[in-house]
Amino acid sequence: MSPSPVSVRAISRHAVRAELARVAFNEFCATGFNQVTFADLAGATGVSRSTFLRYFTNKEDVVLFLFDPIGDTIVEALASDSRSDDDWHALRRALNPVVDFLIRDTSEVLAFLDLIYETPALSARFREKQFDWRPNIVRELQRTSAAPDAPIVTQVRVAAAMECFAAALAVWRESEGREDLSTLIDTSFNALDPTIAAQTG
Amino acid sequence: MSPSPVSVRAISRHAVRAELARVAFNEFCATGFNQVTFADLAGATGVSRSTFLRYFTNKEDVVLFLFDPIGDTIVEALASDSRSDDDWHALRRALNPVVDFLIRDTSEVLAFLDLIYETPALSARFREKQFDWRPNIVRELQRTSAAPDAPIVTQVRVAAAMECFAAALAVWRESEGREDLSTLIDTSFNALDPTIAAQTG
DNA sequence: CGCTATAGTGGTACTCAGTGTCAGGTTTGA
DNA sequence: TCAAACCTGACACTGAGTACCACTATAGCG
Repeated sequence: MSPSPVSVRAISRHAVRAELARVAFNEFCATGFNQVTFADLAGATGVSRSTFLRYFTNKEDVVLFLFDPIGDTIVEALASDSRSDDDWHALRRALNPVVDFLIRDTSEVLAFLDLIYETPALSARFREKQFDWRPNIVRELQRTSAAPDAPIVTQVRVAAAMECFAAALAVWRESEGREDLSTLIDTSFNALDPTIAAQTG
Repeated sequence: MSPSPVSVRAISRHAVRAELARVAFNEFCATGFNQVTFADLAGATGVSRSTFLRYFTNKEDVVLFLFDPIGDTIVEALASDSRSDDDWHALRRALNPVVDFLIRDTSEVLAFLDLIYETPALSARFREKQFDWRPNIVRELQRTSAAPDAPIVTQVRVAAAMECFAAALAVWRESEGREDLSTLIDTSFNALDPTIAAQTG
């Protein structure tokens, strides 16, 4: 029989990954991301450098892999959307589960964002990650649309929506979580919204 | 007296940089970006590895520094804009000099874009570069605006505009320069345009 | 024209991320 | 119980990027 979807080894691997990342995160916060080497992390976690490197594709991934599920979350939200209106509002709705995910443990997420935003290498990879979400989102939007637009049109809308999310997240982090993330996303979406912006333009 | 704005050494440095980049570009195209090391480049250019590294901050910069002027070009275009209408149209106009810059030597630019788009490391840094343009553009837009919006609003608009540019550039490159870059930028801007999109929404 | 401060150059040594491999041990599933 | 698949630590290696050194070239001034 083929291996079960969630094998024992997969669970183990996931748990080890989480623990390694947890310890590493503390090291990064204490000493600075760039100052901590894989050798340091191996020492701090009690695992060999080889093994540590097998669990993460690169140093940034040790911090950022936590945000991996977001891309799929957005796609799934779009897949289960009624699509009664346009792309832009569908994209806005698709971010709701992401907001839920982020504010579930606000202080932890903020700690991660602090480290990310004050470390250029991490910020860059974080943007890369968000960029990598786009093609799947575009595909889902085109797939579920009654009358799909030209690829470039959908691509631009998705890119803009992700930038709205990123901008809102940055402001949310600056406010140390005091401002409402959902409201900030609304604000940024409205800055580009066809109907609303037309009133002021 | 302080050194003149364009010293002899600065000119020399600029020329050497250009020549090193030219030779390096051929190597990259022939062998692949990742396969060419700084040692290879030193050998190909007849300069030591140390010296080569002094001219570029990293390997990607050897290819991408050509696109550095674009950010300033946009800012300057905004500075000399009459600003008779909204941010979005001002941003669109500010890309016109960039288009002129890119189509001045279409085949060369396309060759660069080919290398960039087929090399993930280069694509990533290219996006970083475009990201780095944003703050200056935001500042200029806020500075020249009669009634500046909240920072996040301007930031989102600039981000969206840059993504429109990036999307258009990607399609233009795929078409091998056959499609009109200006028209592609119009198309992508219109995908988010307040007044036009409202008609179809 | 020669002097001097400054900048460019090549060489060498170094750190560290990331890859690859290998032998030995452990776990899984039949 | 057993074989295949997997995990681990150890080691060696490549190559980017940094730092430092002594040496040379040159721009600009007196």
